Amino acid sequence: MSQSPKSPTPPTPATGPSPLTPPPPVPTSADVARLAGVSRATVSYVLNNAEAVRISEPTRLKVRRAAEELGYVPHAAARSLRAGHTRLVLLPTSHVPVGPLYSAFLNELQWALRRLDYTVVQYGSLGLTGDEAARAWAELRPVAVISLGEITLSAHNVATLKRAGARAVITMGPDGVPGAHALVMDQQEVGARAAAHLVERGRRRIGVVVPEEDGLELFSAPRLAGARSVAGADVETFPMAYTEESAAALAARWRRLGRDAAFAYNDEYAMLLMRALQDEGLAVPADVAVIGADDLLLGRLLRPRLSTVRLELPTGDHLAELVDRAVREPSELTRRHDLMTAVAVHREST
Amino acid sequence: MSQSPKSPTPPTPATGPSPLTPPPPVPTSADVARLAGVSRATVSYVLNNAEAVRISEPTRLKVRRAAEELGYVPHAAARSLRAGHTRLVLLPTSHVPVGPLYSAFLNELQWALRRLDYTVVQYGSLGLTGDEAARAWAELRPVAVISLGEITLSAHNVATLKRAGARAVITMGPDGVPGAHALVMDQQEVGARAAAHLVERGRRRIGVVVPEEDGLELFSAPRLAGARSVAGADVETFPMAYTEESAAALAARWRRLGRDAAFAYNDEYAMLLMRALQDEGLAVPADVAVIGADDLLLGRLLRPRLSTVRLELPTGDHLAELVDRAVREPSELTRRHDLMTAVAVHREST
DNA sequence: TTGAAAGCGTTACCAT
DNA sequence: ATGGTAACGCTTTCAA
Repeated sequence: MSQSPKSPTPPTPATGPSPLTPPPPVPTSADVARLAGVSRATVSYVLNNAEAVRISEPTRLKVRRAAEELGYVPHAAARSLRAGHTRLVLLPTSHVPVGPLYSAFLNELQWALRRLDYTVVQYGSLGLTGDEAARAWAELRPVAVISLGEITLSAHNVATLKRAGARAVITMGPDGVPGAHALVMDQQEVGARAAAHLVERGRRRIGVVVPEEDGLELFSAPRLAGARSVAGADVETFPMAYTEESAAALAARWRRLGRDAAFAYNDEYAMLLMRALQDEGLAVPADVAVIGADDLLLGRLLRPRLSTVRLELPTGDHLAELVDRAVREPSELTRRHDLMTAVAVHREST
Repeated sequence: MSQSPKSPTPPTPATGPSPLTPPPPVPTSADVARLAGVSRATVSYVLNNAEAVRISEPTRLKVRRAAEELGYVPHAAARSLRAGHTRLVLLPTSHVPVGPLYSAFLNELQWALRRLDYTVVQYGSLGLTGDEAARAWAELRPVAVISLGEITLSAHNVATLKRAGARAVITMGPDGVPGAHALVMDQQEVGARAAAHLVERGRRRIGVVVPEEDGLELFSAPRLAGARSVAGADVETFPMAYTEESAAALAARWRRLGRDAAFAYNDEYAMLLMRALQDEGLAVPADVAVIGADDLLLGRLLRPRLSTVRLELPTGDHLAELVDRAVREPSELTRRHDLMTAVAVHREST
């Protein structure tokens, strides 16, 4: 411990909190062992409640007390390095304002997975390409990846993840990715239900309102495609930003567009548009029917009450169980699973 | 390169895919080294673009090609174990439907941190106690924790995290936690602005609408306290759930409550209540003034347009920079930082 | 310019 | 019943 006179950061023992950030040592299981007067193995046994070996009660107590005193917390990285695998479930998110349904669903899912003893981690992946994202995720060696559609995964990306040890890669969306467990939460269904509802009520010339905002295409595109797929529906698309101005601009030219109905990406856009149309002097639903999607509570506050398409998401527990099964028996879940249904809710705006 | 488009065919013996889930080996840097005919050290140098050492271009190419072919992705845990520290920033979330502002803010923050070369991970912590959460987070050895208030951290919890190597623990909320870097995003300010706005406009008997839902107390309680703190405000609280029924029930007894103004937890609750009051035959703002918070776009769609309190959140870049500074120089940022301001926005409902 | 070896914190096997 | 030891994958001196 001799101190060099030239060293700019002298390892001086006597100085208190040095200005030059002396990184305080993190207690390890070896420290606990030393303090408790036992071996590291014993510490491990005690702290992990190992059944295979019998440790005397006094020893257990000593170890526990030492760990407590040191504030010892095991090092997850070291543990999983040794174990050769993790219990990490990666949940890529892009934080698109995707609504309370989705939030509630994510919550449920996290809880359910945690109950199954997985560590759930959300990885913000906004703006990453599939390749970048797959690499970044793979570095963490997750046992499962649940990609809810914010990122489009290629077959190659899925392969990367699997090679990195992921036992289950679950994608949502209409198209199953080769190698992944496709979990069909088909947004097309939403558009199809909306358009069908409108057609049933005698509206055929449907204007589909598509968000101008980035990051929503993955939801809006299939919804649009679904609307297009409905027989008898004459669909035209209109981009609109999530602002009053954009809505007003679209409403101002609505009469000239010759559309007798509007299907907006979701209820928020629908509300915005409906208000703008009304301010423009058009009667809803007489002049133009308006339907949204997601069944937001706030949509019922406008007059007329907003018709919508409600999504029946799978329960978090259901999906969690599916994930767990896929992890334990990867070959099992290669087929597609349909989990989402959509149903049009008629209120007053259609 | 006459390679089949199929799998790279690992040097497995003759056994095909066994039914008993043989975990396929994850390629390591040793595998890359072997394939490239170099040492593991060289692989590390090449793949990390080590400046200190000069590797010949042909060698670099060989290594890169081998890594590519094997689909090698470094093992983050092993790397940080060796390094003795991580670049992991933990962002506990509870997924309360906290609004688009917040989502946008989180997005910004993630981006900014990623630009600073941190790995940002959200850890769903809904329903965990402070102790459980702190332990779980500490296991991941994050270099920083940004707790946005969903979990109340005790001084002991902060100590746990710091002992586990966290160089910065940032909490938001009015009360700084000892040992943490307090980042004051004081929700009290919101309530104070709302109440002051109402008092200014001659309303003193303010009914504060508090959500019945769990998990929102951490936001609603300080907002209420802020309203109480305003001189001249006579505050009474009314719990309300986020349903039309609950709003209608509250509205039905509103006349008897003798309140000439309502301040709702946020714009969503305010919209719900305002509609219910109107349906009950009360005039807004003549009979009762209504103000919300968060300045949601949808609040402008009702008539009268909803007055609100707008939050000026710090930019993600700003907070990210603060975190980075705290990480690099932990002693620096022990003082409180005020980052949030609130301002009442008068529209038509007050 | 490249290779050999040590060591990060854990746990599982094998001795005692 | 407990302790020594090897190994997980990676980076980084040090030596050739």
